[in-house]
Amino acid sequence: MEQTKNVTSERTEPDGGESEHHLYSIGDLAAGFGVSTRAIRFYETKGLLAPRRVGGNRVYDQRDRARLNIILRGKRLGFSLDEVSQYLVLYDADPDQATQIRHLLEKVEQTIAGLEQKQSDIRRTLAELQEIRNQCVEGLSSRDRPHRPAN
Amino acid sequence: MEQTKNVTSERTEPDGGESEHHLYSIGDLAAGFGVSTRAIRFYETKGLLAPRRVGGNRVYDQRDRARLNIILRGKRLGFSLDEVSQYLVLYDADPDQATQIRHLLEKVEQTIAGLEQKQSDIRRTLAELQEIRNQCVEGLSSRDRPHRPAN
DNA sequence: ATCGAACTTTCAACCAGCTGCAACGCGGGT
DNA sequence: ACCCGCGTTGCAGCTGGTTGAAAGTTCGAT
Repeated sequence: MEQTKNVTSERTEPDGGESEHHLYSIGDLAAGFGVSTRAIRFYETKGLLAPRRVGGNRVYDQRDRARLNIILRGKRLGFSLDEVSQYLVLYDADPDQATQIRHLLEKVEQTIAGLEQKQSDIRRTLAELQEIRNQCVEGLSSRDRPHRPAN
Repeated sequence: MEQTKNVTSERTEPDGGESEHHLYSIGDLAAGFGVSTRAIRFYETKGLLAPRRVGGNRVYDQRDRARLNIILRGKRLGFSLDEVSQYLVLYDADPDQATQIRHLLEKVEQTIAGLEQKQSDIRRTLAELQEIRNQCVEGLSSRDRPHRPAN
């Protein structure tokens, strides 16, 4: 195992800036994030990840890790892989030299608005659930003290 | 059209308590919520809705409306129909005479915890997006004023 | 009576998101 | 030399969530 050990061979990329740091095999990543290697490869076929290859094998760096993190978070929030993909584009865009910063800004604003909608959905739902919880607690205490409901 | 007009025939249910109020045909509901009638029927086959029938036709009351609302909200939050179904059970449970209030309470707590996780995911994501937005704004203003980045 | 609109049902097809399998390569240990 | 474990690919198949189409009913208007 650990066939990606000495893969840090520093080839090309004379001063990538992030040449050192950590590198991961697909197995490492899968284990670390609790997803299947199949799933990770699947995300790659969908263009959400693009790890470098070392002799055919995928090798993931910090940036890839971060992206996978975002992918999984997006999924938890119920976004489709397509949506997550859009998201990653925003994430990657360089606001210094983006050709259409305004366009990017607009997209970002939209995404923020969508999330705020979700936030509000969640707040509403939490309120309902807390109400139910209160009634449960009420129900429990009135079982302990069957007559005379309160004080 | 409007074949469910005089459907309010008040049959059976001598004092349902909500006999008046509004009733809706499947078309009304679909239009009102912006979903297809097909989808609504589908949710019914999955046991998420159970409208009464008047001569074969589905007739939806306020409670059905409320349930559909919850279904759609759940979907926006990325829950599966199965999960939403569980949710509706919680919602309907009568905490006064529930046989296992504690069990219900436990489920509610779990659901709350899951939502709080989601809330935290959203907060994190919003923070990232706001950061990107700031950089966009920065990028725009430095285009206006190319040299001397800031006062 | 006939038409159209809106409803009904059932069954088949479709897309997304995986998942499993088959078949293979590579390197290391015994 | 062999197997093991990890990696690769492609393709088939699964579940979940819809959607479409076919074929029929019922109602109100013409």
